[in-house]
Amino acid sequence: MDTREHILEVALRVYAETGTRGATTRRIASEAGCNEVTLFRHFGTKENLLREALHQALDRLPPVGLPPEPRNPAGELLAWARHQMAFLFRYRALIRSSLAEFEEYPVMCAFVSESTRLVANELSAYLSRLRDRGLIDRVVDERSACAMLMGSLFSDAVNRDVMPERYPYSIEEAAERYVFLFLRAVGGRVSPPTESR
Amino acid sequence: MDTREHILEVALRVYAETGTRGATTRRIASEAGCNEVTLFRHFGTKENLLREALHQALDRLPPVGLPPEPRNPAGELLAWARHQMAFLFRYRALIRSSLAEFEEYPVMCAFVSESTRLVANELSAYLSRLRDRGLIDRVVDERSACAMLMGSLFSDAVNRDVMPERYPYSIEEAAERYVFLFLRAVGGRVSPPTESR
DNA sequence: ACAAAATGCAAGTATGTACTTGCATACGTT
DNA sequence: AACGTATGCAAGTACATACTTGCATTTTGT
Repeated sequence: MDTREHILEVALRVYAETGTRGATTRRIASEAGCNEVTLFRHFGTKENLLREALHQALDRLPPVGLPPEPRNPAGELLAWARHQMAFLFRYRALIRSSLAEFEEYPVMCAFVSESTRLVANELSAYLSRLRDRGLIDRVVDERSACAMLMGSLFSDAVNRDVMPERYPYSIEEAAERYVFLFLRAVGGRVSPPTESR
Repeated sequence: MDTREHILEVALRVYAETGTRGATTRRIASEAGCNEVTLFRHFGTKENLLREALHQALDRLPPVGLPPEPRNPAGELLAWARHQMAFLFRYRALIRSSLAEFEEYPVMCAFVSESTRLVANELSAYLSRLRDRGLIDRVVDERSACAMLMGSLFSDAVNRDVMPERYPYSIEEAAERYVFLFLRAVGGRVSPPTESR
């Protein structure tokens, strides 16, 4: 019975590598070590198979993890950023493939846009709490601040393997540095990143 | 003679919309209003045609425009960011398609990685100048600061049409806000963005 | 041990793709 | 008026793709 699960896993990986057009039923079957016919018996059409694979991935998103009551903004944001960075980096190929198909198969972007929406909403809410408690400055618009932090992580995760020379630090270190800069930007109190380890 | 130019333009657009696999010779010819055979007579192979189209786009990159001698960091960075943002947004579909093909056709990323490298180097050098003149703090690492500002612009330009509700401000305004936050992060002196217009 | 369900295998259909060939037609140059 | 060059058009080749069908084989549940 776990043929089905296995096929979904492989389909997701192949889709991440090659996109909808490149993820041929032949290739998915071959990499899953099963017969091409099995795919159609399980999922009917290729489109359906890919949709289910993405849907499953969406259902298994890890929780975000920003606390409802902020106690240690720097520490909490750092933990969040590390977690988020690891997630983005793990799914970087899938993210790239999905985004590229925005014009042709906008539904394939659901994975990216849905997960981003969830994360962005939670971060925004957390920033509001920080602001309400006077832990960050009021001058800054929390929407663009949120976009900036998430954009830094996103851009790093997506571009890192394409142009590695631009990112001579690890993804953990990257999360630290972006959070450090972010906290300075929003006026949060923070110690330099070397002390935070 | 400008059939050739016209084909290159169309090919670049179709490639941006659909990627290498989706950019079929039939479709390019049809959208260019010429016969499919003409493509092959001009460029030999489809691969060659797409390569030339990307190469031509690379050759026509606009100059960056950060001054060698900084006089007004906030203003100069803002002008730069607006320009950069417009460029990224204009080519967002091409960027998405190129990046998605990193695993399969890494050479197609040349457009993105080359142009990014150029811009990043120039911005890095400018930040060094600012630091040398004491216009920004020394605590911050200029590499990650550069990555953060460019990442904010990149992420906005690439994700804006995919999830428009996250970006309820124009791209010009976006550039302002990111630069405003960036200057606060690196410790540059700056007035709030509403006054900069 | 037996039946039902899941899988493999071989072959086939209809369509799409990159690319080629041969010939006819238009165009600008001299 | 003659000629080379660029293009269109029709047809064809060789292969890949999504998907189907019929039958043999394995796996699984009871």
